[in-house]
Parts: sequence; structure tokens; C-alpha cells
Amino acid sequence: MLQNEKSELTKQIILDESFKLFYENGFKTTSVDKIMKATNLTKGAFYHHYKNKKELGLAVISLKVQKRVYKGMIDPLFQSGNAIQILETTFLERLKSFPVYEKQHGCPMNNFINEVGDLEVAYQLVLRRIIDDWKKALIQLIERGQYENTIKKNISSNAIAVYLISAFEGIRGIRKLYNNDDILDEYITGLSLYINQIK
Amino acid sequence: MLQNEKSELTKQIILDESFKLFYENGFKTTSVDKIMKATNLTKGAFYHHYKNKKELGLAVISLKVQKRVYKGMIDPLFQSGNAIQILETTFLERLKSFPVYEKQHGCPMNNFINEVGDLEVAYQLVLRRIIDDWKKALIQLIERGQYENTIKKNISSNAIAVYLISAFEGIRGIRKLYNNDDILDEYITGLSLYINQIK
DNA sequence: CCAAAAACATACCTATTGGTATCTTTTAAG
DNA sequence: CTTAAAAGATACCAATAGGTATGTTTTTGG
Repeated sequence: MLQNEKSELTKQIILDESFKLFYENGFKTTSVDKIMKATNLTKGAFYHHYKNKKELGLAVISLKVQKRVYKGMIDPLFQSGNAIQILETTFLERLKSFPVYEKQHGCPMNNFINEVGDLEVAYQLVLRRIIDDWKKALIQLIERGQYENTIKKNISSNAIAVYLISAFEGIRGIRKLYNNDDILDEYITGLSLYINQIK
Repeated sequence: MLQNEKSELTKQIILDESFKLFYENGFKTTSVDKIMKATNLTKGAFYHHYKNKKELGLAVISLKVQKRVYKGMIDPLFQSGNAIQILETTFLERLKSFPVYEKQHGCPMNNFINEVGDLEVAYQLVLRRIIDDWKKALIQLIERGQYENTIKKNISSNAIAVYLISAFEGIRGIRKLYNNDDILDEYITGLSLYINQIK
């Protein structure tokens, strides 16, 4: 196997396994040993590719977590079609379609935010970027809706964007505490109401 | 000093110091050693009063965290007066009045939810109780508003309650990532809008 | 084919972890 | 005043933490 291919591959394996373990058990309590046991590689391989655990954490956030948010929450906002409809399907359908595993463990980004968001500037920076991108995309969609007269014009696109994101991240945390979807259904009703009122 | 007074006092000291350290550095990464160093007591004292770290965690949540949420977010909902006004002051004013320290470290309850909410049933139980109490109080207030014709009657009090809580907890996490209150101000605008629309 | 570098493995280090065993001191009760 | 129990201190334990030093294997370029 080519050297740079091989290198890229093991880095990816470490990233994948790290993401999974961080997601299930948290960043700080997942040791490098556990990760490398999961990859069937050794510590030597890890410290050859990553400077330390912090660098791995940053890589997982900016490579794995960010991609996830883009794929699930940001990219869909750039579709053509009715802006309100896009908001609804993105925020409602996505939530409904989560497998139990993801309902149980919440949002990977939100988990990181709450675990290391007040720990070091480096983590803040890379997490903030995801939120800012998400916010920007939402604002753009909302303003398109306002331009096309499907969303009220006298309201702040910025405020709606932030409020939508907050509620989404909030409920993904709260859902962890329950064994059923009742609280999700209530959130969805609340969100529908909200979206209806900005029409 | 009386024995039961003394016992109660040291338990309280341990609880206070634990809450502070859990809040600042997280539950899982705060060791019993660190806590007892902060109290100027020793490990012997700790394990005399608490069975293990898990028991301490549960005690901190149900004694310290719960009280905080009650004082700041639940009790104020039972005031007399215009229901809308109470919602606004509780959700808006409180957020504005947080010291930097609390903006930086987020909501103690939300931190616990995201750190141990998917770890063990015992934690879920005690955290769920706080959320359920909060929800109940909100529903009661909203329905009073509906009865008094200050809040629209055709909307689900349940859904509004859950949506309000979600957004509040969500923004308290997200705020950690920033060094200023811009994102909080945007949330506040979004919330004002929301509250205005259920009138 | 050969030497250097990259990729990975093994063995080890010190510090910290949750927890226990055992000792001393303080308080309570007769 | 004595004794038992509660409160607290000290010393220890095995397991795990992040990280390093150094070894072996694989790939690369000449």
C-alpha cells in the first residue's frame, strides 16, 4: 500500500473510532488506550499521527462533527423551494428520523460544546465555526423567504436563526433523560407553532 | 459542636465545594481528591459521609442544582400578575443578569444532562425530575394566561413549555463558545418575538 | 539492492484515579 | 469518668491516565 494512502487510512480509522467513543462516553473520559484498542492498533501508531489527545479532539470536531452538522443541518438549507417548508423538513423530519442510538446520546456537537466549550480557546474556536456557519446558512434561507414573501419581513432573521438552533440543541440534550419520544413530540409541536407564526 | 450539626455542616461543605468544581470543570474530571483538597478535609471524611462518587453526584444534582433551578426559573413562575410578563422577566431578565462566570460555564443542570444524562438511569431520574417540575410549572402559568385571555387559547401549553425550556438550555450551552453577549442578545430577540406571538 | 525515512509496536514512566483499611480524635450516653 | 460510636486523618492499593523512548517493520527513492 502506498505510504500516504496508508497514513491517511489509519488516521481515518483513528478518527472514526474516536468519534464513536467520544460520542458514546464523552471526550474527557475516553482514553487514548481505549481508542487504540478499538482500532486494533497501538499507542505508537497514535502518537506518530497525532501530537496529543487535544489535537485529536480538535480533528474529530473539525473533520467528523462538522461534516455531520453540514450534511444533516446546513446543506439541506440550500435546496431550492419554499423556505418555510425547508425549515420544517430540516428541523422536524431530521429529529424524527434519528435512530434510538442517536436520541440516547444527543447531538455530538452539543456534547462537545457542553463538555469542552469552556475549557480551552482552541475548542471554542472550532466549535464556534460550526455554529456560525449554521447560523449564516439559516439567515440566508430566512432572508430568501422574506424576499419571496413566505416569511414575515419585519422580524430579525438573525434572531430566528439563533432561536431555532438553541431550541434544537437544547432538546437534543434533554431527550437523553427520557426513554421515549414524548418530549420530542412536544418540542416538534412547539417548533411547528413557531414556524407557523413567522409565516 | 453537636455531632449531627457537625455532620450536616461537613456534608454541606463537601456539597458546596463539589458543586463549584463540577460546574467549573465537569463531573467526571473532578476527582474526590480535588474536592477534599478544596474543603481542607481528607478522603476519610468524604467516604465517611458518602458511599462513593456517584452518590455525591446524585446529591449535588438533587440538592444543589435542583434548588438553583427552582430559585431562578420555577419559583418566579408562581407569582401573581400578567402571565406573559412573568414569562418575559423569567426567561429574559434572568439571562441578562447572569455574571460572566455563569455565562462562561453555562447551566449547571444542562452540563450534567449532557455529561451524564446518557450514562446511568440514576442520573437520568434525578435530572428528569427537575425538567418535569419546570415543565409543570410553566404549563400551569401558560394555562392561567390562557384562562385570563392574555395567551392564545388554541395552542398547546405543553409544547410552548418544552420549546421555551429547550431554547433556554440550548443557548446557555452555545454561549460558552463566545466571548461576548451578541449571541445572547440574538436569542433574547428571538424569544421576545416568540412570546409576542403567543399573546 | 540499499539506506533513510515513515509507520507502527513494545515497554516503560510518573501522576492521578476511585476506593479501602486502619488509625486517631471528638462527641454522646450512661 | 468511662466506653462506644461517630467523625476524621493517614497510608495504602490496583487500575488507568497521558505521554515518551526505543525498538522493529514497511515503504520509498536512488
